[in-house]
Amino acid sequence: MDTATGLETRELRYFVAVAEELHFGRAAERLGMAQPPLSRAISQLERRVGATLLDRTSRRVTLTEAGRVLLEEGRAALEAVEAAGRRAQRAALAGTGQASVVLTAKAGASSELLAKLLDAYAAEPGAAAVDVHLCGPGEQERLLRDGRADVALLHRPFDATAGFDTEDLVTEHQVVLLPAGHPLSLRSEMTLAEVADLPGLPLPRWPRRDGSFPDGAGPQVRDHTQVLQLIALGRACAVLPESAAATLGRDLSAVRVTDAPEVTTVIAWPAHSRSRAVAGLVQAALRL
Amino acid sequence: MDTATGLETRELRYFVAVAEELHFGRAAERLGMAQPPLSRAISQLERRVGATLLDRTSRRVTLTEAGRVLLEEGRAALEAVEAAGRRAQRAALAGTGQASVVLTAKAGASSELLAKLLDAYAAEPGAAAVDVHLCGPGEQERLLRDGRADVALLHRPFDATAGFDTEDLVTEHQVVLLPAGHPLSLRSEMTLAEVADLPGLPLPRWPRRDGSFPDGAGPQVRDHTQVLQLIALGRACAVLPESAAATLGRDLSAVRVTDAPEVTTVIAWPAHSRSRAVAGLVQAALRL
DNA sequence: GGCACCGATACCGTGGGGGTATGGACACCG
DNA sequence: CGGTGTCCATACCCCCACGGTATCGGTGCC
Repeated sequence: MDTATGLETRELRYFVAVAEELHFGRAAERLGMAQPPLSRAISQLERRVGATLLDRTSRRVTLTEAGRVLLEEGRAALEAVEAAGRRAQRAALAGTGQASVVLTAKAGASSELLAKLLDAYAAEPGAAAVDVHLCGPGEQERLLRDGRADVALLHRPFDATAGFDTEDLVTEHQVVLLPAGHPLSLRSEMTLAEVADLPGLPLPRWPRRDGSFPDGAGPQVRDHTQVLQLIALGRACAVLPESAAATLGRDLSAVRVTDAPEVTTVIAWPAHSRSRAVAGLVQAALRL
Repeated sequence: MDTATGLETRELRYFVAVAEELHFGRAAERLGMAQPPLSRAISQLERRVGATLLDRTSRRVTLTEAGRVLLEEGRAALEAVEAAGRRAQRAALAGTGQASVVLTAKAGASSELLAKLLDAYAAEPGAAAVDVHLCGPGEQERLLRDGRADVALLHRPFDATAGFDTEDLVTEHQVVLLPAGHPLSLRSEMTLAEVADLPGLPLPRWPRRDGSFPDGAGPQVRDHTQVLQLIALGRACAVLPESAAATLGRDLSAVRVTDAPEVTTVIAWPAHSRSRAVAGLVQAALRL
């Protein structure tokens, strides 16, 4: 049972494609190859692992339990390999005066904290250049895992922090943002139930991990600024951390939501990271 | 810069070998191949990553910054790939009535808690078979990372928990174990400084990660039982968590050490684990 | 029963990974 | 300072295995 399997990433990539498509033909197309070699590669992989990964009839392909496990773990492993390559690539560029750390944050969130962090770190002796990568919700996790980023500002409980090392930075309440002049904007507090029932002001729909949107009435949004604009236009409302409302203009007002979960901004990095620059950023963040 | 590198695990294995040996000839031997193809494979890897990983003269091979990063990250990636294979393998065996979860613990530590945990989990409906893998200190981390284990009982602050999900189980003080009848065994407390100065009773030396032992006067030990026996023989003393002393026989006695750090026993598992059996074990542990 | 779909098998060509032989740089030694 | 030993790179070759095309065989559907 202590058999070292010695899988190749190519095999894993093939398997993940088939396991996701559940169809050899489509998977082969996606991989840019013909179907027969793919079939063979999968059977070879099965021999190597010593287990059937896919139950296949000529009509339907399904995952076995072992297959489900390998899909899950294989994806993680492939991301780790990608991460290794990319981080080495970037480490080389760092010597040439290019940016050496990539920090990722949700566009529009914690912007004040981010600005202070960058200032504080830049003031340190020996500070590396920091490349800021703003992105949509949920993307940071992937960037951190596959090596395109080194540090991230995440927001619990929205973002998954499993597998990362984290330090808590600030915890804040959430508020509902309303168009200025909305009758309820004079209230001092509201509940989530009241927010959900606001006539004519649906909550916007954020994309899921895979990019698709949940069903519902609200407008589809991908970005923080889109939300603010929609609220200003009187087409939506949104529940957000206080800090997101700190800089709101004259056309928005905020009301504290009492029963919304508190949001903690955390700084996160890959658990095994030994980078001096990342450590410096974390230190700077904790001193804020 | 968004170049998908697409490394193969073979290349990574080669690179890790060379980076560890810092010598192409020895690395080739270790890999069971000739030196020239290894040289070529490394240059190809360098082209793929787009960076020099090793500075080589005919006398000395050294790692570049990019090389150091790739060594670190590559090791983690290789372990992730191994883990994927092994866990899939075991998932297949699980269907055939063999053990489906592997739990690892330090030999001799938390044995009472471990027994209670196994009992509690086994009593649950639908409990899977649990394979217990006892091992030396520091080994569990590796077992969990490379897929030979699914859950571990770890002890903070001794074991590294970075990258795992954990739940705290119990926190305890540490005691010093002395041969029964030792003059100081009547004391109610001691300090670490006093323990270090006990004449004729040196602290044992535990192996480091790489298997080597630190310099010093104490006997070399690999195991909990070895320590207990040496103490009973009057050749050593040891600072251990209270629970390790709970079952001590007539030939040992324990004295509380006031300034030793508290030890927390935690249950840990890979962050991305979705296994039902692991979740059940964690639940059972939390209910103890 | 005919047909369309889809995965497995058979067979073939080529690229690349691995082998041996050798070159060339560098340190050490007499 | 030439000789020698060490060690990585290059040259050249071979063969396996990966990928391609053609085809078979099973399965569900009209």
